[in-house]
Amino acid sequence: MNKKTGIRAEQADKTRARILQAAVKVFTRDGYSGGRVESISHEAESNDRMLYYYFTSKERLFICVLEHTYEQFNKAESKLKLDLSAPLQALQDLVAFVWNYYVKHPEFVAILSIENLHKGKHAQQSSELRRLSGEAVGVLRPIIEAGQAQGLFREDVDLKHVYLMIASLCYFYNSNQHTLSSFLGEDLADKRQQQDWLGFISDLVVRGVMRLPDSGSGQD
Amino acid sequence: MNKKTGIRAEQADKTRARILQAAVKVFTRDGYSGGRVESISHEAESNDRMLYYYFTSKERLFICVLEHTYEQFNKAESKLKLDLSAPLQALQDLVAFVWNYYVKHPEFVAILSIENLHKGKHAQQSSELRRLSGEAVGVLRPIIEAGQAQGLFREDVDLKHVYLMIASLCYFYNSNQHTLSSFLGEDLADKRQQQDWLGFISDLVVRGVMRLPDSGSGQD
Amino acid sequence: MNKKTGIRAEQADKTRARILQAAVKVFTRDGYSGGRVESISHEAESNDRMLYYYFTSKERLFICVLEHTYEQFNKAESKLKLDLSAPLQALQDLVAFVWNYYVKHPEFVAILSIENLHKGKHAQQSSELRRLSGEAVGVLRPIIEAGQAQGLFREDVDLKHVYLMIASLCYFYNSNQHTLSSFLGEDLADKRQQQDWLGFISDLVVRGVMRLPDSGSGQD
Amino acid sequence: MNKKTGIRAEQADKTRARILQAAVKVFTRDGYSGGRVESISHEAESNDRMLYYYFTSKERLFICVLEHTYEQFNKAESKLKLDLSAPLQALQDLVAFVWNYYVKHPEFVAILSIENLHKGKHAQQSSELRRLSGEAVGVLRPIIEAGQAQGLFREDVDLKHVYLMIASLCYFYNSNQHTLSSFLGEDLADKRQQQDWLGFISDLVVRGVMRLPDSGSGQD
DNA sequence: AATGAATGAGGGTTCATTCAT
DNA sequence: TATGAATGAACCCTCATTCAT
Repeated sequence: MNKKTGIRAEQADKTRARILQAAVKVFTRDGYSGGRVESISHEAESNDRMLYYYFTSKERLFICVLEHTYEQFNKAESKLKLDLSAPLQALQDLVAFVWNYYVKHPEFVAILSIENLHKGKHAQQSSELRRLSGEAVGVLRPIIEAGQAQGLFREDVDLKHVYLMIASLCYFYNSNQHTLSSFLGEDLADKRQQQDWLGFISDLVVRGVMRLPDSGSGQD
Repeated sequence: MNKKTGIRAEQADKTRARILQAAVKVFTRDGYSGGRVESISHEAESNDRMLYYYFTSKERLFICVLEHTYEQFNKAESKLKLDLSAPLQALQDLVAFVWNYYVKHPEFVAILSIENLHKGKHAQQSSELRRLSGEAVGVLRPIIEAGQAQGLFREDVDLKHVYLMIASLCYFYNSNQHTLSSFLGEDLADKRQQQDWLGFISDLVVRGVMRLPDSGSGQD
Repeated sequence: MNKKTGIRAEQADKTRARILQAAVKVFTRDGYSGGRVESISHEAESNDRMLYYYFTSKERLFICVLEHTYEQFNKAESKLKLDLSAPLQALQDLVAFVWNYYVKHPEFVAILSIENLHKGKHAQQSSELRRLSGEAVGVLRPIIEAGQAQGLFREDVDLKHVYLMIASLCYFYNSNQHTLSSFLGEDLADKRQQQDWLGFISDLVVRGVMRLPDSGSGQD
Repeated sequence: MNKKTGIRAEQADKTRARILQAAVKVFTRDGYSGGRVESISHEAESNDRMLYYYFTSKERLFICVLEHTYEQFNKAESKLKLDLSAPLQALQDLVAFVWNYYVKHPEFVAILSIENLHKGKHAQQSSELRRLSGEAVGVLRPIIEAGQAQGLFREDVDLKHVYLMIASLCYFYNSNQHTLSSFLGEDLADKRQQQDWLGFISDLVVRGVMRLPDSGSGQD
């Protein structure tokens, strides 16, 4: 599919990819300011000059990292097969997916945190990213609508709130793991702890969207 | 009788405080690596040398910032007057407090995020911080216990989970405001949006801890 | 066939050499602590960064200076043509060579003095230097052995002592010239004074190694 | 003898002395540029300000160190009891004294080396030092004259050369001990090595000054 | 006599980036 | 495509020194 298919172009693509991969790793580990150009090129087994050749500047490289990271998430999410005929289960499957993705991809969490500490200044420069984030609630909407259609879910729930709820509960545990472990005196990286938390939030999300059998007065 | 009560020593305390304040501001704005020593001393209307005079190094200064930030939160929390005879209300008051604190103190959110990006390496160096974080769930425990005593709250709920739930829901919205606003296409900094979210999570937290009147079993 | 033979690489070698030369000059003039990196790079008509590019650190640069300085001495010494059939003359030629080298190369004397004030800590880090110093007495040994073979020199003389004797007498005059001139009330930098001293020590070294015709015992 | 004899003045003298002592130690260890004002005041269990109170500046303090160091040597030398009726023995006693003083007072050797690396610029500022160094050959002169009077010593020997010879042979071994040990592959700090060297130079000095029973032709 | 607080200049070093081949 | 050489600005930090009590 590449417009250049020569062996040299292939090599070039590999070099570019290696640098991008290295940048993800280094920015995740050291932050944006802390992430050294040299660390990246060294990690990529390339040299500084190549980084500029392919990415123009450190800032542009970070934007590519941001896009790349989000794209990977999108790709994974798009593979999700959700059974809309069972909205409750579908919702819990989505929660489990998001949770597991965050756990397995600390770089996703870190890069987003870094970008937010920078007040989203890089994201603003990327129309590609706006396209990628497209409709963040895209996967969620049909589930909620199906649940509402079946009378299981609240009618007054805001899609955006459901999205934020899920993201909050999955993200924070991972993003703030270190201070939380210290403050709570428990190791949140522990598999058991993670499993317990997933159980708790999976249940919580359901509680958050389902119609409460409010005491007697059927307000149907 | 302390000899360190002269007008000179007072001035010194002020200088120290000014530097600390400036450090909070600069680290919040620029991150740890990005936060320049000169920016801090300039912001404090002092000079680089004094920063080292009072705080030894940039790293130690950051640790002090961490301690200071957490201490301020503790102080505010300790002023909370909660009515334990109405556990449900008390819980919602706590949620509102935490939410409002995070909204009004973006530096608290930012400093914690920075520290987590550094894998908590500074927090580990501070026994003072371990003391301050002490029992993070300290305020929460009596509420939950009161709620359980009154038969309102689930018996199987984990205190730590309740703490994490509240923190997640209040923190993430603020910490990731910028990318979220971009991805959701809505300005999360908007007062109305914030109010709506507080309403949602306040309700959600209650749903999370209350006994579900599902299985018909006589709940009084 | 070496790819490092381009015009570019040549230029690089020159830059490196210029920095090294400048470092010799500056360290000689200002000592190790007193020798400023900026003075060196300025003297070399280069910039600070290149110094680190080629030498990693000030300390490593000093080690290179040490090696370079000693190497130059070795090179000069190896050009000496000594007639071993006339050991006495050869010894005096060696003394004259050492003396003249010290006089003409104050940087050699200074760098060694600096290194000794640092208790030889840089020399210890250089295996290259250990190799260069190799057998310091290498030139001296055949002379002594020839002298002894001819029955001119003492049998009981220690090679190391002869080496130290020559070095002491040549070095100290130059290394401590300034305080000595002040204390003795004479200008030791004066050509005539230098010539007189060379005469004295040249004779002294001979006296030091030759067999004393004291005890009447047939010295035939 | 002090013009102030109050208890406070005594205390002050002690503080001053402690700082001077500390300065000798620190300059010896770290050189002039490398010797930190703070290291000195800390070593003296005093504070920076006191150093300036008593010595005006780092440079002036070094000058005092120089004077003090030389004064101590003078004091020790003046205690020497030499028997001028046995000039040869007296000369060897003097050699032994100088050697032992250098061995036992590395600070004397170091301070002089430092000062020479600075081209004697501090010594030049001290008329006190000029007075102290007075006639450096003062102790030596009567010995040589006595030896000449007894017909034991050469008539053509230059007093200054004898002085330089002794100083060279005693100083260099100590001042350049570290590089020499490395280059010669022997530990010059070893007691036995030191003793051997003293034996060698003691003999050498005698050879240097005594009349040679030149081959037959009595030139008496 | 003694000392904490303050300072400006400059210390060695590293940064992201560009040049030239 | 790839890479060594070069740069200037800025980094964190320390220096000798002075101020004010």
